[in-house]
Amino acid sequence: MKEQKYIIKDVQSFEPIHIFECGQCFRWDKQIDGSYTGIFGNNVMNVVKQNNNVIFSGICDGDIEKICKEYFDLDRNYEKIKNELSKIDDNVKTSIIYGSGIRILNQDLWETIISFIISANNNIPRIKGIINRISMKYGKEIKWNENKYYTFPTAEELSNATVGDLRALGLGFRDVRVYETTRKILNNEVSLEELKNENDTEKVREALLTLPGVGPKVADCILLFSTLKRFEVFPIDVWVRRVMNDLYIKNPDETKVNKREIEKLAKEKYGDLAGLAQQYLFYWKREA
DNA sequence: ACCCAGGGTCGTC
DNA sequence: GACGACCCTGGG
Repeated sequence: MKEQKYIIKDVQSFEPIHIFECGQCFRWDKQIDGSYTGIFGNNVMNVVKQNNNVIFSGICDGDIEKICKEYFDLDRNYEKIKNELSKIDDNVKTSIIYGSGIRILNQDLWETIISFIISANNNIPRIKGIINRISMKYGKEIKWNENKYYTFPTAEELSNATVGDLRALGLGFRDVRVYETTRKILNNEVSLEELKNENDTEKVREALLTLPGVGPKVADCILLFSTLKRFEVFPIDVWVRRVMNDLYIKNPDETKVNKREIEKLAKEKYGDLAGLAQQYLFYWKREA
């Protein structure tokens, strides 16, 4: 654990604001100077883009270059992906210009599961607050630049929390879900290691759906935003339903739009890049 | 003050 | 399949 720095020059498809504000992660905060500081694994890191260079600096558990390449998905050609998606139609093209610097992070599977269980029927400021409080109470402290940061607790660490403890941290009705899912994973009723090695996406989804608090939407977010990295899934939430209805379906009452219809449409139009398309559309619709 | 929505899921009908 | 309930918070 030592302070390190890594710089990418002439970077393409990398905008910190797009990456950290597109709804895939909850532990990155904008600093006064416009940079972002976040915690992932046992790393505390600051990311800033200056001109066309990205500067990563922080306390890392290993080699910072290797850690960044993995976490920020740096070896993937997003230019190529964006070119392909832009051909689909003008809507997608516009959304891609808007969120041109989005990258899908390789987030820890366990942390992603718990984070998106907490996201259910919740808003982003509150989700971030809950995850911060959980980490402060059950994670490990890391000091950097006079500040204290807290890692997201492991399943073992989080198993110290009772349902009442979780309720006190503000989880609301999600307390039992987090409590029971933690135990199911600790007992290996659902083996995260097996999920990581399973090639069949449907099998992984089915296993995730057995976890309390994980329904179709949360399962798809876990598949897309964690190291499981399934770009073909298409998480449908209120925002995505809204944008898909506005762009294609045009039902006067968006709440009446059939989820199956959206799934079919997404698959037809976006194919195995549906998850990426979802992120550009989500960011575009939510910010604009 | 009051109401509503927020990256849904679960139990019940 | 379709409802309604669910804990809590910020914004209108």
